Amino acid sequence: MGETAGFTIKQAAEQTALSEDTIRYYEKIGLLPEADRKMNRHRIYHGEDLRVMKMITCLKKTGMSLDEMKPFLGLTNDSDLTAYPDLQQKLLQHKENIQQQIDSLQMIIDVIDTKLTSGRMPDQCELAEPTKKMPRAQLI
Amino acid sequence: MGETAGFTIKQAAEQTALSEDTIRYYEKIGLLPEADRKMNRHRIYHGEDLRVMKMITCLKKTGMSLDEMKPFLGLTNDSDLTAYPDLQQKLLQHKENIQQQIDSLQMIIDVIDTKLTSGRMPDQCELAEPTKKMPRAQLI
DNA sequence: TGTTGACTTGAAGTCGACTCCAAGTTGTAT
DNA sequence: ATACAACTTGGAGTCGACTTCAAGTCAACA
Repeated sequence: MGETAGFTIKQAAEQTALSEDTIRYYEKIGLLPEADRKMNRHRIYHGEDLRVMKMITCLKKTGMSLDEMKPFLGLTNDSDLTAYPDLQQKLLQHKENIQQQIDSLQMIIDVIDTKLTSGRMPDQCELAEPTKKMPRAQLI
Repeated sequence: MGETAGFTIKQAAEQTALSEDTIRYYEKIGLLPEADRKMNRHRIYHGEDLRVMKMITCLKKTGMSLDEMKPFLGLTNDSDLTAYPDLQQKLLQHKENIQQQIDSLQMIIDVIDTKLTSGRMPDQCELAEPTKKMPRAQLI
């Protein structure tokens, strides 16, 4: 039972900013592979597992959905994306979605500013419906 | 039964870009007042009702939650906000939330760009967790 | 021996904002 | 008479990403 044997789910949770429940949930929905078990059926995690979890944590912060991030989880942090043109394309697309989101939010700011300064709220509020799934994040 | 008698829920839905179900739902949760009824118990709407619904449609597009928009629904489109300092303050706060959202999304763009151009995904992905409720909208 | 404490499981509950459904009523057209 | 459309109601279902719960297992410690 030395320190080299791996990490408990609690330790994994601490290191990855996920909760234990969330880790089990990710395993259940197939985002994480089935974890190795100790003799007592407790899950045990190794460095590679933590790397994937940290990648999830990071991609989640970029507003990517759990489904969308599945293809990326095989990559190491500094693996060369140009070797995977499809992933590169997906990431570029994700970036463009976010850029569109920024543009749209800027339009909203303009509408609000118009109301705040000129007192006028446009009759036809020329903004589109919110899309079903857009990233949400916040400054640290 | 002339054209001056008001609007059916279907007509209201058409004019406000809400669905009939949504209008009934808004009434149920108290976002809209209880509608007048015709003799046959059908809801009937007047100009003022449509104005409120359009205001909802507009505020929704700015990412405001149904709860948050309740205080604003008494205002006409061009009523002077400076007469209502609390509402002005709320709207300013809403705007600042959106601005923070933009800043945060810009950070995400930067992280993704770093990966796309230098191939490096930061170990510590220095972005905060998504907040529970942030606006989502899209360009028209 | 008994009681923690860490872990296990499957299932149910949460959030907001709808959306859909089935059954019923009313008014009009054929 | 009868079909049909438009509306009514209460209630259930949906979405994603968890969170919470109850009940069980297992090893270590007093």
